[in-house]
Amino acid sequence: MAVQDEPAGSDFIRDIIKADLDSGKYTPQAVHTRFPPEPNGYLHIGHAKSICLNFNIAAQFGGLCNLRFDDTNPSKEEVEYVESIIRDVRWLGYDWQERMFYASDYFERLYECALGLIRAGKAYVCSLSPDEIRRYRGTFTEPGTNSPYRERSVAENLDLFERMRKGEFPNGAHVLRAKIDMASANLNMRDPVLYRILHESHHRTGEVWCIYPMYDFTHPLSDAFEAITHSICTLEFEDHRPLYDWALENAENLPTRPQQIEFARLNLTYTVMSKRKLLQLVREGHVHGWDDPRMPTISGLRRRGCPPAAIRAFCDRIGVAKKDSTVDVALLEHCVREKLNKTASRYMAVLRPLKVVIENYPADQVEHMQAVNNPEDAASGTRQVPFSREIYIEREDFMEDPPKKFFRLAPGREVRLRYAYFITCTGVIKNESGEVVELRCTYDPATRGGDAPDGRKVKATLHWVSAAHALAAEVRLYDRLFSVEDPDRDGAGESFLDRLNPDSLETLYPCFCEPALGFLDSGQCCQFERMGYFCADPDSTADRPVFNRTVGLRDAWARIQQKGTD
RNA sequence: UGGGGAAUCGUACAACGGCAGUACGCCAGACUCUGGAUCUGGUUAUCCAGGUUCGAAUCCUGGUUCCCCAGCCA
Repeated sequence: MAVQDEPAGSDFIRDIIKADLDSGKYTPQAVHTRFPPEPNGYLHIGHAKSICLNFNIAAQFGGLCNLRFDDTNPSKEEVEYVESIIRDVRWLGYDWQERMFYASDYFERLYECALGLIRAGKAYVCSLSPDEIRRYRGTFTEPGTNSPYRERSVAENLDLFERMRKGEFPNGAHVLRAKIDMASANLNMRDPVLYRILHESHHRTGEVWCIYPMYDFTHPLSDAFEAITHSICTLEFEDHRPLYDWALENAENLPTRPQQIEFARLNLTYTVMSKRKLLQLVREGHVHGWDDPRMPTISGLRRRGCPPAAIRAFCDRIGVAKKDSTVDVALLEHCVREKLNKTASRYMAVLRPLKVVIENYPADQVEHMQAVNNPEDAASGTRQVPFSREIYIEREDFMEDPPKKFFRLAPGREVRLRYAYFITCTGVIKNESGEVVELRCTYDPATRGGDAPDGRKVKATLHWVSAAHALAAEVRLYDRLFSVEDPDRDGAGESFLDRLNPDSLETLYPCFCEPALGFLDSGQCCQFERMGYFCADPDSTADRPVFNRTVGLRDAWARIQQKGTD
């Protein structure tokens, strides 16, 4: 495994594995898990929970974890998704060495197993229509009815199934079914379909097959083929476990007997997690693609600037249990800040510029101020930031008529420019509509570097950018995609789309950055001092860098303002 | 109203018959050249009703609520 963060905690799944080790059922190196995505969409943070669980468990016990594509439905699956999944799991920091498999690798073996079932009288070809199968299945409270084709002879079943494979029948003409119990209280056991006819090109096997095995048949056998010991999946498959076990018990010549264990999938506040809804957001253009930084997809989080280690830390902290739960997105944001605080270099960038002229500073003078790159990391060193007579500060850092708790610049008030000088506001220039368009200030030459020799204090420190040296950039301010905690909640005639946050993206241009910000690589994260964590977007060009806000800093002033509003 | 699951601070996860704890959030304070970070303190929980026990979140009985299942999806 490529990554090893904090020691993993304990949970009911690890408890089961420990018990299996203690009882001698397995040796530690035999512990074998797998992450089995269907390549029909992009991976999201919910998948990350499963990825971390499976890979970390294997690593913790000294075993292995496979990557396996569950690609048994060619009508929904595409190579684009396969490629994105490989990229995302790697990016998260995990390595499956040579153990990347596809369920489609097993089509021939699965077919042989099906033949074995037929020969043993445990499976039959059913020629009911899909609609008839549904009616014969019965309901929650009424048992099903045996298919009229249930007692076909082995010879006839073999003949029909072979001809299904050869392509002699159209879609839907026949299916292969397990012969279990049409009266079972578990609907999954009422002669479930094992194979269906699908005249469809598969992204890996092409036109070789026109019958495809169902999940319930494929999954347990694939697990067995790969000697998976603990097959971890989500709660909705709990009902399928008897069928999973049935397949393992009745298929011939299986090398091992994996165990299915179910856990609760991740839900996050202020977002949706279902593949269907994420696909809809992309297809209908509510976001700009699968990797839109507002999406909970791995690729979206990556573009947003969220470090993989933060996602891993998050998955570690949310725990694993069987209770349906919705984790507060604030925990994810905390993990992102925690990681970025330690690693992100600091820069100054003014998002909503307000010009300041320092009247007593020489017009042609430029000084280079030494700035600390990261106070949390002494090894990150320092850099020089140019300072001159005309600078930009943040518009929100000035108030003409400040309330009591506002510490920043105001007429007559002195504040510090970070790493530079103390300045005092001496004048306010407005346009004809009364808006403040420029400030006049004076500086105290004795405060160079940001400290007053006489020991006087200021209550605020502002970030700034020299106007003459400023780099104009586009900044994309991202916020939560939905305006309510639970966009999935069913409401009167409303869909989740009605709860999209109209302010989830605000684009700012021009923002003024210190020159060093022109040299960031695409994807690189940094902190804009006092504003938040940002990363360079791939849309950046040489003359117009683009930065995405990953997450803001904790903001005490915003909270004070909020309280004033309440 | 059949079957399968789950109920612990606001949220998530622990406690596995013996002081209900941790993290996030929130509140207050200290410190600070980022109203950041850091530090300190505080806040609030065992679904309900019985029972067993010296002792129950944990075991038993009965209820309640929530989630999943009637694809030739996974």
